[in-house]
Amino acid sequence: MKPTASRLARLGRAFFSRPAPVVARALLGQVLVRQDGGVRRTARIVEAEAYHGPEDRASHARAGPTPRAAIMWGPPGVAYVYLIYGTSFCLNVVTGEPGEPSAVLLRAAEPLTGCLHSTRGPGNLCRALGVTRARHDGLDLTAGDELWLTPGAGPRWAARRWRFSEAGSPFVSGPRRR
DNA sequence: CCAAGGATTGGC
DNA sequence: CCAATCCTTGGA
Repeated sequence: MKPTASRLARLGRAFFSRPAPVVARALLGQVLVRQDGGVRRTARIVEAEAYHGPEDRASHARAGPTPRAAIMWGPPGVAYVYLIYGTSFCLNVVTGEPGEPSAVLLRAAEPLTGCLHSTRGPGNLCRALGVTRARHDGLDLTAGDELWLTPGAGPRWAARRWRFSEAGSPFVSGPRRR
């Protein structure tokens, strides 16, 4: 086998089977890879937010395993993609043990290669990498050749509640700074 | 069936 | 500040 990038290590089941806040922080600096036909689009995660358990009032899991959110109760490492406000997709990775509803929302990234758009904000990140609900919801990110995560350089991080971000990154979402 | 509202974004 | 735009949910 040729040592192409697609053969490099990718984050596996064990990485995602931890509590969502732990995974959210650990995802900072990791590289999201979207193989789009012959084109590879990559971005380094600088902001991620945990949605942890049925008691998390901000989580889609708060209403129980509805048709849309039931995937959060499933195995870790699976993508949960949904449309918000009719305009933007949000990409999450399911975390924790099966039966525990939790996931991490990828909120912002540093564009590396092939990005089509700004990667600042969850909807923009999906647009930049060509991530859609129709194509990616339910995909196992620990297998397959379309969407996965590879190890990257860990950053200094900052936290606000269950939202983690790279300290000082200009790609983090929220009110624009300079 | 229908009404309400959302893990956002960008324009005014 | 606020509308876009459509899917999901919950109640009649």
